[in-house]
Amino acid sequence: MLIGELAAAAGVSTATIRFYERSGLLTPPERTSGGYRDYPDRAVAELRFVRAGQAVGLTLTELAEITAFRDRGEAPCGELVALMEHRMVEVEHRINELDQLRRDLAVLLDAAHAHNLDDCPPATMYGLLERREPQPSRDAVAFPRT
Amino acid sequence: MLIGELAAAAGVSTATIRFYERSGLLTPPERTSGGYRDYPDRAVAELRFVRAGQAVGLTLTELAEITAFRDRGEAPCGELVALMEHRMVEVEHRINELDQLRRDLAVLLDAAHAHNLDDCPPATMYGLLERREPQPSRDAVAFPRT
DNA sequence: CTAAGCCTTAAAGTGCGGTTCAAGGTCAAG
DNA sequence: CTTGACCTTGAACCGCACTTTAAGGCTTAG
Repeated sequence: MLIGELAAAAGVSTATIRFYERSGLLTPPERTSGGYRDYPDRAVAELRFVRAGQAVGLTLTELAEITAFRDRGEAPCGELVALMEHRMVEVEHRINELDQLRRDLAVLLDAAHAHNLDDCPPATMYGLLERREPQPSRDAVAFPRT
Repeated sequence: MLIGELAAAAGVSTATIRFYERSGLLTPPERTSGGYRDYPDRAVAELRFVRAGQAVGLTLTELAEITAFRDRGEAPCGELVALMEHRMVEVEHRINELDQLRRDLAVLLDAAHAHNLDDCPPATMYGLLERREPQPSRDAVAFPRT
């Protein structure tokens, strides 16, 4: 199987496949006499595994560790499950953060709609974003949007 | 007020303040005879507004539009509220996505714990991430983690 | 006068997950 | 034997929100 066929079979670009190979996520395939990558059928499953891992929010670094285990003939199911459990905790944490944010925004928007939005000096505008109840962790230095 | 004092007052680095100024988020202050930035007291509120906007997930580009309005003497409260409402929709959407992911992970982990994790050929491992019920939007090309 | 501790700038680097580009090689059809 | 569709590589670029680095100027205390 050539790279374009693998790409079509897994629904990714050929550039992504080469990038994954460089990143240690896919085992480098044999080459044809002309130097083309020649993939075995199992490469499709290998690639789909990476995409499935990404879809649940595992990082490429984490997935590379798993595939490195696999390529050394070890049995990384335990490691994979550990990553999934860790991700589960992260997701729950993030849902709670976003839910708090949703509530905060609801309060702010409610208050905002009580204002005359056409009379809007800076101090009034700044007030539209002021959250009285401090957000749970005071020193959360990053503001992830997604 | 010098930049270091403003930074301390708002809890950001001086590099961040210069970056915000370059990005159009803060009005460029007067300079002292020696070329130092000399901030008026209202710069603290201005900077805190930007951080508050970030904390609810507005982008710097969005906040720059607001401050550009303000610096032209217009009344951007309506625009700010529109951004907040838009952000609210995004947050709700993201919460739903993450909640679906949480449920999917729960199912996968449940199934995984029924396996013997020490007997783990690749095909078995790949199965640990297979989600039968397809994720809502088939062509969601990005995998945001946060 | 000098040393410390502020401040200045432009430019480059970071992390993540890729995409895009430039310059070229291979292969099958016509 | 040329055309066009594929493939190769390395390097640069993207967005986002900064941080870091390098090289130097200002200010004040001793």
